[in-house]
Amino acid sequence: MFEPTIKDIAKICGVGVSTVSRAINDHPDINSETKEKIMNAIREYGYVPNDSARNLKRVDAKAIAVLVKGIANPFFTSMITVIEQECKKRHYAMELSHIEADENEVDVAQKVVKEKRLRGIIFLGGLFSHSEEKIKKLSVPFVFSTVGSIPENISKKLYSSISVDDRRESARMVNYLIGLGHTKIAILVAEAQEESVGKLRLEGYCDALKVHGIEVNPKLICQTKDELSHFSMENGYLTTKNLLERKEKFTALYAVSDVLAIGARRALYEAGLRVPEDVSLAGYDGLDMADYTVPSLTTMRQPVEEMAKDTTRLLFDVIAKRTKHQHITYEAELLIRESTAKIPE
Amino acid sequence: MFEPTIKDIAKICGVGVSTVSRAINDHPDINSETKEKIMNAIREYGYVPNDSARNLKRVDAKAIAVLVKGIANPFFTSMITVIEQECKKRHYAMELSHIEADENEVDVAQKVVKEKRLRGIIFLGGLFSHSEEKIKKLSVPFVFSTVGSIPENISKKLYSSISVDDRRESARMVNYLIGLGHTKIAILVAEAQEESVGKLRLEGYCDALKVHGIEVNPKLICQTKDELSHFSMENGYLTTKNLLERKEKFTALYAVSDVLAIGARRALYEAGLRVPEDVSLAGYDGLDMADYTVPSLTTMRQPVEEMAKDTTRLLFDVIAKRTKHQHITYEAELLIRESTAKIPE
DNA sequence: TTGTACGCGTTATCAT
DNA sequence: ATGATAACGCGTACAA
Repeated sequence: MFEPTIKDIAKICGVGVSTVSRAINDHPDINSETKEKIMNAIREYGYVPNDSARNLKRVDAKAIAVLVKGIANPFFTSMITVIEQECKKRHYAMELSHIEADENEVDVAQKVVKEKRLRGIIFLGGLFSHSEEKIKKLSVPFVFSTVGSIPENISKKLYSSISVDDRRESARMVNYLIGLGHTKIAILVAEAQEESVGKLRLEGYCDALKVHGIEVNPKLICQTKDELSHFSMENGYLTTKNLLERKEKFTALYAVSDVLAIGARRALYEAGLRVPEDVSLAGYDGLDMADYTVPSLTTMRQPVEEMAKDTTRLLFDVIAKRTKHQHITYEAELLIRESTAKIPE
Repeated sequence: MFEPTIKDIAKICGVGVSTVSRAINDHPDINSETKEKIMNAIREYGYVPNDSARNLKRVDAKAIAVLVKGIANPFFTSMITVIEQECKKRHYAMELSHIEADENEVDVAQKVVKEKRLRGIIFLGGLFSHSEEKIKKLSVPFVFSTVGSIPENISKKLYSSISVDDRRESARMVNYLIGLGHTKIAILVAEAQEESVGKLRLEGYCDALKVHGIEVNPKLICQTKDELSHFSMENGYLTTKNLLERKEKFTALYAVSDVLAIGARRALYEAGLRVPEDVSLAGYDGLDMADYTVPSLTTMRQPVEEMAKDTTRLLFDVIAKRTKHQHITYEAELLIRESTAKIPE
């Protein structure tokens, strides 16, 4: 299989390589006839420029990277879709990279920046526990989007961030449940030990209980299993089963993600418990899915579309040096649906 | 921000560039002390090799690409996860690329092959309607995994494929429904006009009805809306609502994907119809999700894990020239769960 | 065991 | 408007 290079095309057309290069890259100073001749040869011989060679020379690659930790989470899939559209509008390419649970996102970022000559990075999900030293090594602007808590020791001038105040919004959800009369509220929490959204949402849960003078019962705090993917229905199902087997009494169950809640709902059903008549069930995230379950799920909706758009906007603003790094926090929206109800007298 | 190159590291360590190169690439002929000294400097100065430059030189890039059409489909997300693990086992990198609905996957593939010097390609989803000419331009082996029907005009020696016989398995599902006594069976179908899995599953539906002497009622064939993502709950929901408004009578509803079925279930619920007492509901794909809904969903399970593993194995076999191209067809598994029941007398 | 020098395919600079 | 040529950062044959 013959793979022509720019030189071959130049030879075929009887022109210099620079002329071919000009044709490919839409440079203004080129005769339109020459250009057409070249483009025809390119089509005929199936020439495709080698991006590796390009990136070696070029400074501005009109591309950004999105680094996702946990692509199985449908919440991220929605974000990615929107980010992709936004990049396209700006005629930028988007490189999507999946980061393994045991990989360090900043190391991967460094590699990707070198490899492609891209202009910026979006980190989606994962934890934020990186040294300022490493962060500084990243030579392009970056945005942390919907990661866990951001430590105080890193200068906020180094990056942008997009997030929901997980602790506060989580407390709001629990407040709502308490307002319905619930006091025995179980919580399904993922990755509670790490600096994750899970931990923050658990803190919000405790906050709300304390404010109302309800003692936190550790037996009602159910941690998802580490062996399984943390944000999966299966994990929600099994963890809830476990809770039910322990016979600890509760009238409401709050899962820190919709995916977990859906698994939990199945476990409740199999135990013969009705939702919401016997147990109120609440989730978090506001996935599309949560609106189609039966009963539909009460949840905290994170404004995905808006967050994804702002994530992209922030990054491009910094790339274009229009603005300094910014930090935006969103309000979540409490969606009251069919899965929660007043506690029976 | 100082970005050291291999030359800088060589200078710092007082050695030649080739020695550094040997250290990075684990070459045998290098003094272990020298190597350690170099590795320390690399860590200290945060040196990351430029992959563009590497790929320019290297012939064997130990990497493959996965090109997905429709990453929002949870079925593909599962496949990707498994493929990723399989690649890791073989110490190969996996490049994940999302293909837009309007892009030609073979063009994208050509670009990606040039860009990275990768050894093979996996096409996930999408349609297969490419000219043999274009296909031949691809200089590396490739596997079509779970795409729609494959036209006869392309030599099977050019590629491998992994698929389920969508038409046959779809007929099996409808047979099962007929066996329960259903004759008025509505179908929810996506992309029926194209050479897609949707079309094949619709054909299977018609096959089964005809075998049993049941006339195909065009009014019970519901096409999802083109404006929305074809495989989404929303589309399943709205299309079913539309069906219900038309007052066409049916006792079973078969959706060509679980995602559509879940949307449909909600529409049925809102119309006051019970599943399975009033309407039997069936899906296709065998997503994890389908096992956690209430009622759990009867579906055709595609053996995701096995298919993903074989996809990878086939590709690597051809890359290693161990085998010729192969074509594997899997059986799906009919999972009978709570959403289907005998038609009431 | 180690270093020098060349070339991979492209773009940018400088002549022409 | 066009062509020759020097980089870009790396791997490797070959020399030492």
